[in-house]
Amino acid sequence: MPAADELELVTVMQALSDPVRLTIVRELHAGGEQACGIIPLDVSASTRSHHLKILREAGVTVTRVVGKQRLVQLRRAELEQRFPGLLDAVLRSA
Amino acid sequence: MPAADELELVTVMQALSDPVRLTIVRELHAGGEQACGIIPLDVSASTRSHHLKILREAGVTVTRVVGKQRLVQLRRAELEQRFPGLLDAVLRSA
DNA sequence: CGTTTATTTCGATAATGGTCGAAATGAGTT
DNA sequence: AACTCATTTCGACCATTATCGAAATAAACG
Repeated sequence: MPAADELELVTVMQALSDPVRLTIVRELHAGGEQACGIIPLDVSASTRSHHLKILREAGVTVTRVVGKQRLVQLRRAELEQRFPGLLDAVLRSA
Repeated sequence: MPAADELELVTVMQALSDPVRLTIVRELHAGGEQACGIIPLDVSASTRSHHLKILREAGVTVTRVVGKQRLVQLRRAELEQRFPGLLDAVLRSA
């Protein structure tokens, strides 16, 4: 997971440029931290995992392990610090 | 060229998710309307044209023909109307 | 300890996308 | 009309990416 000051605009933009991942981001925005699996997506488990990895490695989300499941969350503060207004603009338009 | 209310978030995000295209957008922001060819880019003419097409078809830019050359411009107002704050956030971070 | 549950990793496949050079277009110029 | 200049289109190529199913991992639970 990249540090807050290591987030790259191109990488973040790429991460936010896919319909499945935009759904994930919207869902995390609406529902806060939640398990990977409960986000409603029309893709297989492995594809879901793939998209979550892209978001995580771009620095858009953080994952923590809690028992059997992994809770995913938006990195709101870091994103806002590094790219002010970007996430809000995307969420507002999504 | 898509109408202002037909702009799609995913398409616009994809258009803004490439280093060459981000350079173009930054350059158009800094220098206003200008000919395709004078934007400094380390790619061939055909690749340049390709990227400008992606931006145009996503609705990020408009092109008009003036004599031998084509002047490109950001669609600031339409983007702001449809995706408030998005372009500014990208430009601020770029 | 074997089983279930949640998620990831692997390997393969198919689609998309960036890049180029060569040829085409199209407006100005001579 | 021939020529130049700015840009686009075409065709090809290679890299990246989205997708899946199957196998691996890892924690909880019986």
